[in-house]
Amino acid sequence: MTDKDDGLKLDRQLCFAVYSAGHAFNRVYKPLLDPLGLTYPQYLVMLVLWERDDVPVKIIGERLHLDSGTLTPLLKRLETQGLVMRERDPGDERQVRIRLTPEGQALREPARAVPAAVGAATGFAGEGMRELKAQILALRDRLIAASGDGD
Amino acid sequence: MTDKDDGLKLDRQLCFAVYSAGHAFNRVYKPLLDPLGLTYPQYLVMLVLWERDDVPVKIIGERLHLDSGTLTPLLKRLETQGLVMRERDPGDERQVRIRLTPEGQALREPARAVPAAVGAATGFAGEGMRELKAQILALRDRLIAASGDGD
DNA sequence: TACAATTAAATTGTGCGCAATATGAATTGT
DNA sequence: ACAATTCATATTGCGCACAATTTAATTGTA
Repeated sequence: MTDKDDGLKLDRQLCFAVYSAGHAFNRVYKPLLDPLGLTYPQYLVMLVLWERDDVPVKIIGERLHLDSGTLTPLLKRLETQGLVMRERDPGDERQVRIRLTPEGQALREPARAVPAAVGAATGFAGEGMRELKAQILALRDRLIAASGDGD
Repeated sequence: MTDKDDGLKLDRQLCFAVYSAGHAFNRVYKPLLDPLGLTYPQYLVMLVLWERDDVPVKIIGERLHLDSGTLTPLLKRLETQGLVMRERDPGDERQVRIRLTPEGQALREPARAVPAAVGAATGFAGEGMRELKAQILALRDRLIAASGDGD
């Protein structure tokens, strides 16, 4: 049992496929997002806010599976750039509500070109892509369920 | 064209599926790798070394799609932990060759249990998983080709 | 009302991940 | 032979990502 098939081969790992695909996505996004002044995680936060504005940090974290340790500094950077405002909710002072500034709203227009450009890079097979996405999300949810069980 | 279908919906993004699946994998791996004293990227490096020992940093970087800015400090940490040795290649002083210590080789045994544990968490459908992995790798390679073209 | 438990953010510390740059060694061209 | 180029690695700086802890506000309950 020296090796060969103990499952420790890199090429066998589904996780590595996902891991390296994530990096590859980042490289495709970078030149598209740089002109907008956004990193990829910042872009995801903006997607959430463009769908629904004026939400607490908690909600953003739930949508993106990120915690306050990641979001607090990220949102402060977006605030520094003038894209969002951070204000305590008067009705519940524990919450910080995130709202788009006019600049943040306006950024949506140039951002519209991004998904098509990425789609072109993925060689989007339209229907096949939807199916692949669904399978990856199903995988993710099984992983979350499995790690959640351990708690 | 207020919104709805300009492609900026989070749920439409294949990239987000991959991004969040990557995080979910990390959460599953963490409790499995913690007892081994490895992070997930360190585990990937060890997978490479368990397949072929005594390789230059460059080769590890090519297999994992990582550069020296990531690998140099990571490998120093593995060296500090006594798992690898880093030595300049006498034949080509530019290269640093990475070799497993006896401890690094020995770590392979307890690591054998990891893939099966992760497989259980993914609800591995065996053949279906292989197919999904292949699709994700194909996607990744298209993305790499697309971002490489821009250079 | 008091007071424990819960909740939302923020903070601290560690480890990636990558761009940009630096350093020194090997290779190439003339 | 030697200058120019290329190459492998290291360094610096910034931005995630997350565990662990802290702070402050709210809720639940006796």
